[in-house]
Amino acid sequence: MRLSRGFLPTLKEVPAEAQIASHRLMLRAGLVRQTSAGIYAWLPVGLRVLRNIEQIVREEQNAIGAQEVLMPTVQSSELWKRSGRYDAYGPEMLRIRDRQDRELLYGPTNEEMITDLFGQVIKSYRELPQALYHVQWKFRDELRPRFGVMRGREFFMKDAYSFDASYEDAVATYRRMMLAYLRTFQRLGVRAVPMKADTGPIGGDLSHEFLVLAPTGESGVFFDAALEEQDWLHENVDIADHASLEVFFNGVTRFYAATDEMHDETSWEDVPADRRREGRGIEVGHIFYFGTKYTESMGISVSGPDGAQFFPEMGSYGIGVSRLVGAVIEASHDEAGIIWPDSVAPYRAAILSLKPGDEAVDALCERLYGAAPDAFLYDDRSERAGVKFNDADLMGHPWQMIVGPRGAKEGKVELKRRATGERFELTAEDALAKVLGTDGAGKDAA
RNA sequence: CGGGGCGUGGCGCAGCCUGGUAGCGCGCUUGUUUUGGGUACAAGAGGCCCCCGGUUCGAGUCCGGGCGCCCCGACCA
Repeated sequence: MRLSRGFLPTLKEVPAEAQIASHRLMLRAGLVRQTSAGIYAWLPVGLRVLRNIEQIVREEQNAIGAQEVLMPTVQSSELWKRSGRYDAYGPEMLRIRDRQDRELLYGPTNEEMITDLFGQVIKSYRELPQALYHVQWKFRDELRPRFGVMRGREFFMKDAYSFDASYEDAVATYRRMMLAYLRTFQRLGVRAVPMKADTGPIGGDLSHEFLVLAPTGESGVFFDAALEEQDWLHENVDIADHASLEVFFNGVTRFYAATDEMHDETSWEDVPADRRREGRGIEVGHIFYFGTKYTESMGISVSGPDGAQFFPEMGSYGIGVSRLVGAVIEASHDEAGIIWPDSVAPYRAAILSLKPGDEAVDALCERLYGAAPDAFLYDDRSERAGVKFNDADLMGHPWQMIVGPRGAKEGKVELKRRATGERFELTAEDALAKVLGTDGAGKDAA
């Protein structure tokens, strides 16, 4: 993208409503604009980040055999009356009436819908297990939206739902999902620690939430350092084998990890002092097993090997995709702006033309830009160098390719790594190879 | 939902108490200048002062009602 043509409103001054770093930076870097309380329009750069995160989430869901569907945002109240949640859900649910006065709602979650869909299609234990997910907009009418996209009313979320024939199978599914989550967050360049969670009103007894470590997190967290040191991408787990999954799962859960609500001082004392990590975290994912709660309440059963009907065991698994955009920024920024992990960055690099109009500079910039126009944001504006440096730091591109008149004469580019501030003086070819060579997977994990 | 605050050019704000025909900084436009970390000068454009009603000769300012947004708390992917 040529910046001179981009719909990319960077701000020098911070809008008054933004309180925390990620919100401020998202507005300043031109990622989003608020349209109502807790409702945001995603501008081109913000959308690229959102899509990058979504894609990594999708790949890891697919990798454990979950199948993608896309369910609607608007749902009929009928489904929710069947499960009994229409009355139970409360004012968080946005209720709508259509012109025929039918009761509709903007979905806050999709357990009912997926269970109904499942029931329409799956009739026999032979067709189990099934794991379905979608990535879709949701709406919860929060009393008090805040923190930008981190606590919006409308949000983009991956939610997966699993159906198994037995408790044992459901547990295996749960463990597979935990592995997928650990890998997903690692690829996103953030550290997310799984913590035992309260199963709450939904019930069930297997539940973990994943918290990204960031000083502005809403919950206090206590965990064993071992949990932030593992390389889940290279952890050897056979996801088809229950025993292998169990080894993996025990390997994760044997370490202490709890949010302040679940914190237990006595167990905490058992963690060696030098391995105790205390901080704050932002919840970005939640997995739980809840058994037959919905299959039973909605009357969805399948036939078993003995010919008798039974209720499949379910779990559900969410990742807050839009929230993650904010969470990644919370976990990765400095005074100057965002520091995108390679894997989610909207552009791999900014090309900073320090002297548009200079023949050598223009030629070199065009050559770089032409090599991968979709990967680069080419700052071709006739602005001062300082403006461009500041905007590039603010937007947080992993690399800056700085082209000035001095270097351009010799075909040299100055490469700056945003995260570390390292600078390299390279030929155009070497610079391109270095910048385009970083595919990001896991490389930025802190 | 309880408590607090705010709505004035695109953004950040002053003006309101003590009514008299709207101002500052940034941004934007044009020209000159500058050219490796938000350049300087000059000339411009841009405002239903959130909305409705009331008081008044006169309302951004006072009064009533509404809407919107933010902050603290309770609640949450």
